[in-house]
Amino acid sequence: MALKELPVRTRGVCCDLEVEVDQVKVGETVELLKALADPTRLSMIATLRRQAGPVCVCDLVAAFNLTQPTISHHMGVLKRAGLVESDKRGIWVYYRLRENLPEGVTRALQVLA
Amino acid sequence: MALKELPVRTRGVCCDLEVEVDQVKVGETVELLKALADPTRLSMIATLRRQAGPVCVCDLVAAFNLTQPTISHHMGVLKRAGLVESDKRGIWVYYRLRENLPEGVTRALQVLA
DNA sequence: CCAATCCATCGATGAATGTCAATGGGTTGT
DNA sequence: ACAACCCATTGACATTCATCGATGGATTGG
Repeated sequence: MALKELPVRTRGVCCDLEVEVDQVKVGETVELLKALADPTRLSMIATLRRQAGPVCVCDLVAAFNLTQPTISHHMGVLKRAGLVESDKRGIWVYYRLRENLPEGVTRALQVLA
Repeated sequence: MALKELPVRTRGVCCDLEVEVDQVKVGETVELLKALADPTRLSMIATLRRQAGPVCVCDLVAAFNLTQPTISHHMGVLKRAGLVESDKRGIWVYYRLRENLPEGVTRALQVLA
């Protein structure tokens, strides 16, 4: 039984557990996770990954059932998180997945097939 | 120049981009990401990983500068996301990291050292 | 048995966020 | 030049969420 391995404690006494975690890295990682932790944005990332090429904003607006400002908002979030890059070509703006993404990101995207 | 590779478009015409992404998997992944996308919870997970053993709730309350209900809330979120398990021993509840976590999760945790 | 300890749940509150309509700047075919 | 098109930004609104205080159940030392 795993229960036997649990330590015996004294009431009112907590062991001095220390949180030895780099809060700067935690903050950076959380920003990345928050950018991905939205159904629309995760689908966008998965779509960009699948396309393997630049995708126009107007196409995203057509593909997702959302208004153009909302799409722009989401792409802005992904861009600020360093997940995508964009190029402007005339009146069109093309987004693409950034290369050399953190391994945890690409690993998570593989799950989405 | 990468710009030359951008496709030429016609105004008012969007290519029919399809979002061929499994929305069920997207939902599941988003739930996992949302559970991790919080500084406190991510630090908790990193702490549990570092401890490599069961950690009592009262210790977490002492370590993090948060009230006991807030700690309980966060652990509940992590538990519902399938990231941690808990055992009750007398009046104490011990949490531990679940084994066989998704590879993307462990990979992301390695970054936190 | 009783009081103290540990923990989860509930209700409330302030902050963050996803969404849309409206607006404006930039670009280009006509 | 002008109108049409594409896109980002702004403001507003509803929802979600992190946090806390209060409460109650469960357990156990005295």
